[in-house]
Amino acid sequence: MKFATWNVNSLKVRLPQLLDWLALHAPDAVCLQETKLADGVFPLKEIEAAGYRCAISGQKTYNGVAILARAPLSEVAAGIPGFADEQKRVVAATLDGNVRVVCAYVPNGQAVDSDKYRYKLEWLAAFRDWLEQELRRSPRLVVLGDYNVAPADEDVHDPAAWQGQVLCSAREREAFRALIALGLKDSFRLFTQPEKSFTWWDYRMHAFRRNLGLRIDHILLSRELAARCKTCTVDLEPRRAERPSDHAPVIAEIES
DNA sequence: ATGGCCAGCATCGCTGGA
Repeated sequence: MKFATWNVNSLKVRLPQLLDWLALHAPDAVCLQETKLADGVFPLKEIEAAGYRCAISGQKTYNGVAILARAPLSEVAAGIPGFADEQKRVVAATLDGNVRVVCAYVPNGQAVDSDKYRYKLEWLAAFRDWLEQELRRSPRLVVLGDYNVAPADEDVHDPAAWQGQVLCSAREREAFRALIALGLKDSFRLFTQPEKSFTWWDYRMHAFRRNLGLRIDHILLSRELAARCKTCTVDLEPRRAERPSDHAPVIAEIES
């Protein structure tokens, strides 16, 4: 089974690239973030025509998440239970009655000590508590998304420049480690990887060409799935396209 | 020289992203 996550930064703009990418890679499931579309205008027909069912939780202009899967999706749920949030950042579904899939778009946080940063930390705490329950219910759990956290200095092109900044601050990394402490594995780090592997590059400064990036998009696996994970890679090709998203997809393959 | 980009809004300048 092939699972992927991709922050598309507007599904309206990126739909043609997504359809090409689905045809090329044929993932069993892909989680999208920043669709920026209300559910009523989600391109359901086009995606279904490509062979995918959808679980969506969207809003106009901001945020918005979706799970696309070849197999039937059941027990679809949006948001973090008990955490009141206008922002559409989470959708979960059970794939083929077998694997629980959580798609998340973690808040950016804007700047350390801002209101948005405090919201990010509260959000991550609620997310952790909910995932603890999900794990108890579903030992086969995969949590994919844009975490907006670079877990370690090796995930940052210039750790000195980013030291203490949003996406790299100690409290954000601590919140990420709290997810790992639930028994989730960062699938990318199960394997030897090229140095300077990133998933996001600023649109400015020719950052992609110079590989000035961060690794902030992750696929976390429960122990049971991690034991069967065969590969995890970043697909750089879509970032090279005309009018790319600023994020690249991450793909994990798990023995079924 | 501390900027440079991009998407959406209901636009011609702002917010938000990361």
